[in-house]
Amino acid sequence: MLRISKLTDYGTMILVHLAMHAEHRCSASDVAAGTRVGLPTVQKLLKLLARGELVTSARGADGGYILARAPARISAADILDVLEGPVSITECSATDSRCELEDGCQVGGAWQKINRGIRGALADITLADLAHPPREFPLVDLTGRNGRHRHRLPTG
Amino acid sequence: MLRISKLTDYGTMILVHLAMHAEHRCSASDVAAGTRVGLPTVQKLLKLLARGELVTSARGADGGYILARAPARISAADILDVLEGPVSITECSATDSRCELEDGCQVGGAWQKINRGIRGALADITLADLAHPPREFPLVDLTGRNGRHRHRLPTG
DNA sequence: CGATACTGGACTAAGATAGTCCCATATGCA
DNA sequence: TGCATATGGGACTATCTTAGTCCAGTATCG
Repeated sequence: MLRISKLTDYGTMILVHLAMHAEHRCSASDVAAGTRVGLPTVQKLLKLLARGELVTSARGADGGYILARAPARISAADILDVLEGPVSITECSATDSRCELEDGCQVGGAWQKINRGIRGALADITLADLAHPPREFPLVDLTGRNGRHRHRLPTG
Repeated sequence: MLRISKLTDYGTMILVHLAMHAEHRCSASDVAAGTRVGLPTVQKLLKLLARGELVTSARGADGGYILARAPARISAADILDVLEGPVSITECSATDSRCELEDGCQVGGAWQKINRGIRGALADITLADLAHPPREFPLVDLTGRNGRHRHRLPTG
């Protein structure tokens, strides 16, 4: 359920690698060696991450990639947006709330709302969290019957 | 991001339809007419839902399908489990925590933990919620720094 | 017996995903 | 200037998944 693609997973590994070597630029080869992901795949992903402005690149000899901002300021939602696009949890909710099955669609965008809830939660998880995941991410309330969301402070 | 398949979306519509006609069995044709999803697709989905024990079936003339239990006791996670299988958010986390890239995989199952958090949240959303989604599902805290999860009461 | 309706599974077309490769361009250094 | 190092952009292919259809079998009701 709720799959993310392998490429997004690899992309996260790549970002974590960059976060752990933030003192200098890393070439695609460096990253491939460090993550054991295939070089062509790493190259492809770094291009995407650069275009998505999660990393900055320098061309030429001694070029390479470096995080565009601090790990605490890159969220899981950012990563998903860049590597999977702003695709929604359901197809019809990707465009707007009216699908062609609308008349029979009693669900009325419930999945959409769930999607927004999950997105919000993912926006609060940063690359810094992903780099050292120290604790279990607890079960959370998505029903709206209990506590409300509070925005988290950077780092942790 | 975090897509669920069209079939799962349809499946939810089908379950909502059954929830709204709980007083009698519905044939696949009834459901198809009510939801405007193609009949063969509805048939396929109802078979899956029956196998997943979310609906019970009766064969023969005047047969059909009916919810296996009250809407408040069927969760979004149940639906995903039946229609998409227990697939995890990442591929390697589907089997166990050790992927073949393990040495380079600093992520260390963070996505897995996020996945479990989301699953827990989805386990708290019931078909009854999906059938009448009255409010926005609020943004939630998945970081574990703030409030903790409380199990919700049936219905609402 | 015959109409209704589920069961199981095969099958196909279309699309998404993962991975590879090539050529152009930019930079650092001798 | 010339060359090695690196990224940028994009094409391309094999494979898998998804969505949707269809059919032969079985059970039930009247």
